[in-house]
Amino acid sequence: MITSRKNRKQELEQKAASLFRERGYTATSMRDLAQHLGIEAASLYSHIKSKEELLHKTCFDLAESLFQSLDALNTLDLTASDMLKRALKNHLEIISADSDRAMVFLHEYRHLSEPGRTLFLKMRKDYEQRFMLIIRSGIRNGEFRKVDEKITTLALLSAVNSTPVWLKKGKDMQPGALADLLSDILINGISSAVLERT
Amino acid sequence: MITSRKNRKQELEQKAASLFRERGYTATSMRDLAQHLGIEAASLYSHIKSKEELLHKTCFDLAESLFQSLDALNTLDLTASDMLKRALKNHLEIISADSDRAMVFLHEYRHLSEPGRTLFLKMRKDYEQRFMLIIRSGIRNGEFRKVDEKITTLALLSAVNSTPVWLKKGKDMQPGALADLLSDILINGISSAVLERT
DNA sequence: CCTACCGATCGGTAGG
DNA sequence: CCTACCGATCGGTAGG
Repeated sequence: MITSRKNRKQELEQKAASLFRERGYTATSMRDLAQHLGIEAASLYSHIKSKEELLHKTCFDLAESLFQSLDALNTLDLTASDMLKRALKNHLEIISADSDRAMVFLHEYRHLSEPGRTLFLKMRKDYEQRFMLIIRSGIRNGEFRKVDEKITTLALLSAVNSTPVWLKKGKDMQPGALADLLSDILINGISSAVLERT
Repeated sequence: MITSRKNRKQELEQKAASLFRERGYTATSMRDLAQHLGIEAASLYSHIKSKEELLHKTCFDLAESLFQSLDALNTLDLTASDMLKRALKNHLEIISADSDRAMVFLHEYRHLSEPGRTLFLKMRKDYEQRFMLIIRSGIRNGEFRKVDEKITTLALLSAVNSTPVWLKKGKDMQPGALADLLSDILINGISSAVLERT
């Protein structure tokens, strides 16, 4: 049956992401993966071509999701501040929805062989650039102070991308609420002082 | 000669950190490492007991440096804001001074075998806790708003710890200046608006 | 620091 | 999805 084949392959990809996240891509053997699925290692190859195919698919599927959610915001006419909040919320929702895949995307991509690895890094840079442009527009229209665009962007994304590490599954807060909280800290800071600003 | 032996071992540790950072611990073979040093793989074992010893030493040496720099601040009587800035600056200086080791400390520790891994995680948690207490004291004495202590701490440390990834060696800015910049963004935010705060 | 070598494990294939 | 198997490579040791 077509559906059962699809489900089996999805199950395989999900379990692979889980193991790649937990032990790292290199330290996960195809025998580990097969054992977790209750089959022999050789049987994996009736579903996939290679171990790297699993890594490749995870990395590029997630990249596509992130770009699509960002594209969807382009039609909206928002302030830089609101745009940043929305982009952040989308980003956080995507990486929270499947944190195993997100962690593989974030940390295991470097085991991609060429030319995949270079392409991946190019896409990631483009994505960061899109965030940077939001911050830049906010600085230009006066919403934001003249902070360093690059450093602010990368610091922000790093903080957001680390949430799967310290956010317990199910517990803690919803991605939307967490995005609001992180946006608030970034935009307003943690100081209670009322400052004179330009 | 004692000194040349010491130098050789340090060279070995340095090169190992560099390779572990670049390819990951698991994907780095002892033959890779030996080749970069111009010797045979078997010869490595006259300097070290095992591959993991290299990982272990890197992780725990760096942890000790971080704790020591934090302890040195305890004798000072500072506001929470200044304490946070100082702690951040020390942290950033340590991880910037040897970014290869820092990246191994940050991302490869999970390949430590037990009980090392558990001990390491306990130390890291203690360290994060120390930062959290600084933020908490700032909230209690009114310097900071009532932000979520845990999330603020982890977001901050994640941002800081990601700097070796995007900070080009030699180029860009000094760790001290970068620490000031990140502290400023965290404490004051990026908004240009003058807000009423409590 | 070297040569010679070990058992274990790796990703993957052949053929059913 | 299985049995049977392959060449390559792994961390590490013996003995010098």
